[in-house]
Amino acid sequence: MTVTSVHDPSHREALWELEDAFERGDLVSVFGRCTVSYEGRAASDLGAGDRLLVLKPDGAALVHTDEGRQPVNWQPPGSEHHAAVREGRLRVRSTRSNPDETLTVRFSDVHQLSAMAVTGGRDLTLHGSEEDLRTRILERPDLVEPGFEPRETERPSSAGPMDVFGVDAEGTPVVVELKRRRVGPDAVGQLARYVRALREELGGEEGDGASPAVRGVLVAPSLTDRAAERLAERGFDHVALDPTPEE
Amino acid sequence: MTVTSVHDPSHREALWELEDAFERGDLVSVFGRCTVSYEGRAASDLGAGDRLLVLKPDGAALVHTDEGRQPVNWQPPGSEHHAAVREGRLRVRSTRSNPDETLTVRFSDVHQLSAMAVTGGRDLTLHGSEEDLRTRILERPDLVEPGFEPRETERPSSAGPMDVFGVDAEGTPVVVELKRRRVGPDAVGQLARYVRALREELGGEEGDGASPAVRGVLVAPSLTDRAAERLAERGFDHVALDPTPEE
DNA sequence: ATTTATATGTCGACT
DNA sequence: AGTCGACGTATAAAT
Repeated sequence: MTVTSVHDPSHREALWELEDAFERGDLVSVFGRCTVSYEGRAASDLGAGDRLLVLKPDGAALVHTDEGRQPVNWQPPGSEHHAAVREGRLRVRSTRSNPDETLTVRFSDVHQLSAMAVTGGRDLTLHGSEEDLRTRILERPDLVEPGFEPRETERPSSAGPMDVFGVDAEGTPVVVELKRRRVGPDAVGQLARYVRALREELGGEEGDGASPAVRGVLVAPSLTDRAAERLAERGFDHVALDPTPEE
Repeated sequence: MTVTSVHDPSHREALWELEDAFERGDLVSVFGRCTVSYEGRAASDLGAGDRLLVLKPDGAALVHTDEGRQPVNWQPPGSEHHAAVREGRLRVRSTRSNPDETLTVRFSDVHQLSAMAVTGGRDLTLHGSEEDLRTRILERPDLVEPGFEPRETERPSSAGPMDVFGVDAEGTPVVVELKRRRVGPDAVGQLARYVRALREELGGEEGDGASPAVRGVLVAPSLTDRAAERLAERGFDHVALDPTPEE
């Protein structure tokens, strides 16, 4: 049997089950009425209500209400779970250091507690990421523009590694910045840093008006208005491209 | 009774419980062995393994493994849950539009299914946020510097609303950007945009070297090295301040 | 609906 | 341990 489960346990029964589950390294879920308090990077308090508490063997803790993708309170992996009965009620506390943080869940009622031994199956394969966009461009450089030749990926510079470095049909160096989705002005700033770094590296004195020709190309499905303005100011180009080919 | 719970149900029993739970608007958790596939903004596939599926009445769906704060797959609130038995196995599908996204969880075994009617208790009070930092500064402007006078919060500009606008002891306009924690270079860029916008608004032509005096102050607990460099380049100041007073 | 800034963001990679 | 950039980021506020 890989799952243990108790319905409407006493607080002491719940404590035993929890301690056993921690011992076994189980993934735990607790339904019940509780208050939650957190103190660490910030601090918060949550009044009594029905919630779902999830405790993972890697130390992660999640408190979920009936709404939202995000837990209302949580503790990151690497924390330590402790269960106790205080003043007749089940108290679950998850703590970590660096930074010091404590999450405390106090149950007035435990409705359901389940624990499952979890095995394997963490092999997620994700498609449509920035990685895919790069692959696509390396396979078909003409998608950037006719005559474009990629020379290097993750090319180092004083401003950090640039996504793709290459030359255009005229032999002019081109810095390509990849974004998997619609981008704002920050992406233009990032591209500008790489271009500036490369111009300096290639020998131009900054601001002498004769800096070496280096082009900047932003590859992204689309731009916000402000991003388009900034791109134009800098004299960079935009190539509309998705990480995955259209169906 | 607010909680229903079944242990090792048949796929058909699980289906009935799920449909009832959707009908009642319950918060649902399902332990079991399953495969997961997602298609939408990106696409992913996850092989067979033991996982926890959480289904919320607001449409959110979460697939959790034994590791990590984040679900390995999910669907945002506003999605629609559907359960069915296909080829003798429980299939839960969560779909939404704009963008079109589908999450499909196929169970080979359902170990435990629980559903709880959830009531209220969503009144989280959070402390230590940027909001707190602003409050703190408005109450004690001298924390920024002696003689500083806040004039406006969320003051509009062409670059968006600035956190705090005021004047220093000399009467020079000051733009204050607030960050609740250690900041990188992006925050300096944000502050620079506000300062530039304000200089233009106050009548200086950009780049004429005689733009009106406007100071920029970044209030944050600390800075990264690169952020400090950029701050110095721009001639802005840093004030070390936490959102909450030290104990 | 789109854009913008925040988040106890989380997470991975690299120094 | 600290820094940096990506994320199917999520989320809320404003336009």
